[in-house]
Amino acid sequence: MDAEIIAHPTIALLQTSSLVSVVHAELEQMILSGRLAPGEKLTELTIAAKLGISRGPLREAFRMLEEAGLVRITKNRGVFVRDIPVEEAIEIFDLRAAMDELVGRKLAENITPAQVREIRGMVDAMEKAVKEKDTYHYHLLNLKFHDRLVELAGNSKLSAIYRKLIKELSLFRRLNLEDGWLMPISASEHRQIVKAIASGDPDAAGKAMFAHVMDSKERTIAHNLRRQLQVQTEQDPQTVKKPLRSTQHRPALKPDRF
Amino acid sequence: MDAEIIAHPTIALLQTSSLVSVVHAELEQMILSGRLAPGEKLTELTIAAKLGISRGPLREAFRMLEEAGLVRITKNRGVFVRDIPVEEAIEIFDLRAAMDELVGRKLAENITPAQVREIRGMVDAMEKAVKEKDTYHYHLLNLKFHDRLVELAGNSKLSAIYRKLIKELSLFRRLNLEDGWLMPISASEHRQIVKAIASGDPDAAGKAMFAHVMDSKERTIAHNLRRQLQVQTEQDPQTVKKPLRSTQHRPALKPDRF
DNA sequence: TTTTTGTCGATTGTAGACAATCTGCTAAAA
DNA sequence: TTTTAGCAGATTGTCTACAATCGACAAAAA
Repeated sequence: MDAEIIAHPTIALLQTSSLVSVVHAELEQMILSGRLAPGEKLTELTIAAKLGISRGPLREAFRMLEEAGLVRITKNRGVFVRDIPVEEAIEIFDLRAAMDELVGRKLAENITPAQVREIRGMVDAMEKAVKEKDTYHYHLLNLKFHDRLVELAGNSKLSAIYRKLIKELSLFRRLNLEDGWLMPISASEHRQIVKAIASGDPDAAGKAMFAHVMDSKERTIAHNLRRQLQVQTEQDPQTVKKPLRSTQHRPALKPDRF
Repeated sequence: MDAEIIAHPTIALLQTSSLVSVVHAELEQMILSGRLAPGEKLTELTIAAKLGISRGPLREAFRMLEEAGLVRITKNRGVFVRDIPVEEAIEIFDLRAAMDELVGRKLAENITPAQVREIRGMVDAMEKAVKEKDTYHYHLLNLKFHDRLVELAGNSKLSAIYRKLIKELSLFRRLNLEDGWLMPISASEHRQIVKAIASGDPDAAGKAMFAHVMDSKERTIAHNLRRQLQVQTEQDPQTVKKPLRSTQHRPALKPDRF
């Protein structure tokens, strides 16, 4: 007799989630939210004690995070939250632009009226956030908007890669939403994207998506360099807590290829 | 006094490679080469003993392979070499096609004469392999050719993702080179790709790349389904060594989106 | 002073041990 | 005969212990 399987959240959780998976998720959250900052050392014993577990599962979680590009492991030296160099951020933006262009094209061809309504609703919500100067909420909606667009393109592998890139990108100088941003510009671009997609014009939709990401790239990089300079000017030796010698190599800025 | 650092291979190896990294590389090779077949169970104790290590580092390597999509870990049940379902293979091909189209466009715009000579040389080598019916060598050259093209596009993040996809794809029914293949067709397409790139026409190069991957997709999928049927016909219960109940869910084939 | 060498504490790398869980078999019950 | 219950062996999940390595400070030598 086939017993009917009733989904019981607690039991299902116990069956699927090991310490490793829970710790992995927890650390990822802490990293993405910035509670663990780029460059920060993650000492095994300390974190294990804090989470109330042993080092074994923690190390396994570290390996997963390493493979995902969120931490960097150096033999005999430890685990560090990864700090994305500018050049890598640029590459990610360029890649995202290409992916989003593709997404725009596909959506213009295949999107349904219901889906158009859905994403239009998201843009409405974002404009509301702009009016209320709710930066945080806007930030979340923005992530959700782009994520949903990629998802609607219908290639789950693409979605997975896209999400991974977004996560890594969030490690690029955690200042994305640290200060009032250029929400209005971004918001109007979103409106335009939806319009192009709804009109069913692949070229227009692709271009709108591509331009939006590239603009976002320019804004972020410029904003970042500005802050960088600021810090360098302010920074008398005492300002910085620990020397934390920069362990990541940074070659010269490459031209805007790709 | 800054002592000059002399690269000593053995020491450098010891400094950078832990058991985990070595085991990870070793297992990856075994999986990609097919010595560990899709669906195969990887028992910790057995493998640890075979490699002469303890379970700790092995488990860490498993976690890395899981994140890379090469194995599947089920709690309390173990580690299995991943078996890529047809739908996923299709998605990967579609994604690759889009990426390669982009690569083709970029290369047509930016490639140098020396680089053209280089890839033309690779095509020459492939045609030679075709004449000699050297399937294995052709296979390797083919991988190298596409890898190099992506690399020349100049976005290392793109290259990394591309390589990851290729690895995963190799888990799709390990029959890619199990039997004499359609080398000649593939080879002439390569010739055409190089020609389009060298001519500096982005549209043509992009189309050539896209078409090549999509053709490759059709060939692989069709070939696969044919084999699948064959097996189903031949397969009286005794033919299969172990029951190995199919642990991976396979929904119906999705339409050719993307 | 400046450089080098030695030592100590902290942290990571690896191994082994024990507990929890699963799978398959056997025997009892329907 | 079919189903259920219970047990035994195998395997995985987690923890603890020990070995290897690193980083920093202090003492000795230049």
